[in-house]
Amino acid sequence: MSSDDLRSTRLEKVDQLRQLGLTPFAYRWEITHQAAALQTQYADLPNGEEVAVEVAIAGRILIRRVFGKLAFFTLQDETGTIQLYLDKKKIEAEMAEIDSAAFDHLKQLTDMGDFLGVKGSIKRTDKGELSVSVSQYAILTKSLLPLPDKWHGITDVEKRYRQRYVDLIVNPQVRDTFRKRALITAAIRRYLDRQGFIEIETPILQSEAGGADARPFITYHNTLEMTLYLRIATELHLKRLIVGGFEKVFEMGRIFRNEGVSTRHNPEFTSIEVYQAYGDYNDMMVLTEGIIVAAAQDVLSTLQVTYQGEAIDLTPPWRRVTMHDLVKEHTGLDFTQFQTLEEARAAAQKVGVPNVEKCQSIGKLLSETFEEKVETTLIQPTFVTDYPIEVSPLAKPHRSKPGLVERFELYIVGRETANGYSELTDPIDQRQRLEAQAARKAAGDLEAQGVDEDFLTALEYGMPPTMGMGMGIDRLVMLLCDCASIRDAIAFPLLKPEFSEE
RNA sequence: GGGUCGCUAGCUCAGUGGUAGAGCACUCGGCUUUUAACCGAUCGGUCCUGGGUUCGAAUCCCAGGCGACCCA
Repeated sequence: MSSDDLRSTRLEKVDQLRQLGLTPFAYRWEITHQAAALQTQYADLPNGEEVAVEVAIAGRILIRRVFGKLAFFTLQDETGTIQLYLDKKKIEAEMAEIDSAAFDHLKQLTDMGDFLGVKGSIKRTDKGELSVSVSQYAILTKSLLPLPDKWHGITDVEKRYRQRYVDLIVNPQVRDTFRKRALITAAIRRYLDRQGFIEIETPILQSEAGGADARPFITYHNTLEMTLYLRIATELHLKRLIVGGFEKVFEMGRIFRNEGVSTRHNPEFTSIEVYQAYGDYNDMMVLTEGIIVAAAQDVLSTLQVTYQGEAIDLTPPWRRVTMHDLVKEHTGLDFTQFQTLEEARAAAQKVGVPNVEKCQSIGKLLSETFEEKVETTLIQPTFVTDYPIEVSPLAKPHRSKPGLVERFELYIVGRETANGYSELTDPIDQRQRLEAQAARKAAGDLEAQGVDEDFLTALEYGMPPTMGMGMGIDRLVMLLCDCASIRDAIAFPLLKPEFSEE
């Protein structure tokens, strides 16, 4: 039968329900229990035994097994599933005043996908399935569209992402991922709250995007007649709050970057940025460990994680190693020895780094070599430290290593998961670095941003020594929920419309 | 941006040039202990879109759309 036919069959049932004086779209159902709790509570009930309690539950019909005068439905609520034991005799006796043909109507007018409210006792069937032995039921919502195949479910990833609601109905592990995601963000907020941090929301609409190297989304305010950008980072505003006297602030929220999509990139994603006065990047590495450990413990109750078959040990402290040492370890190249850019280029090219001529500084070459040769090998959590100043315009110069900044990036399973530094607090140095970025922008670099004058003004009022860190929440969720693609960690990932206009 | 693969019934899939198929779902009939219930019968198609080759295209060719994976 075609999809339209299936739908009209169900619409006819809606009419029939109305003619019977029943509502196909009910208002409420008093619930006393949920499926998972009942399964736990009566785990030891022997086969064939019934308990004379009255429970009321509600949920969606996932599977119907209907016999002549007996039926078994599998009902799913938020917590799980439980079987309904539907006995014609019992139901017709209990519902005589409401609907004398209640059992026949159950058979004829309910479908997979409908929401049902039931009252009844608890019984484990002879075959061992815990069930609600139903005395009364009501159709709470008539579903008009058929659910996917009860055995295969929905597997087409495109359909799963486009119709996530169907995916959630039939694939329990998907619901589990988003439940865990909520636990992760709650655990992080709780951890920071206990440390005395406060969360402050900063603007998403900005007249000047900043705080990262990325192309922003552009939008427009009609009555102000101005172009606005969606934020690409929360950094510059959170630092203004440190200037203003807050000592521990963070924001977890959506960031927008106008870039391609991949298994690791969605144009909108969730980041957390954390800033604390009077600490440096060494302190921030400890805090970063604490945040991730808190999330892992809360959601998994262990620090031993398996990601795509790979065993990851999140037990701190994590390895800390400089970018120079890592590059030396993996390529034999000691970038501290290079005197000229040409020398460094030749050496990098020799070990197989592509596009060396595009790198305009030794520092850039170092980070390019790192990305090319080292990054994907960092499976266990590793803090890579002491980055070249050229690629870190907002970080404080290293207190003892010229040309470097006090910065770390955290790598897990070969992916950048967090990025932190001793924040640059010298407004004069900061202006020079932002102006260098602005020059790149003027030269046509679409990912470079202009100078945020107000941010510099704030710095001139004085920002205390500060440590800062940003982390991709989606990537953390991927790690802790074993998602192969970022789209499995985002409920509604960005997709093109199925049919393009033309 | 490049490469590879995919798109056929509501869902899961088969069909590689000759009448578009199966299972599940749906509809009808039977059935009081099922677990993808079972048995019988029916119903169900923009084969992603457009063009081309051919007597004939789901199938071959070209272009496009959407998606997945890999690479940049």
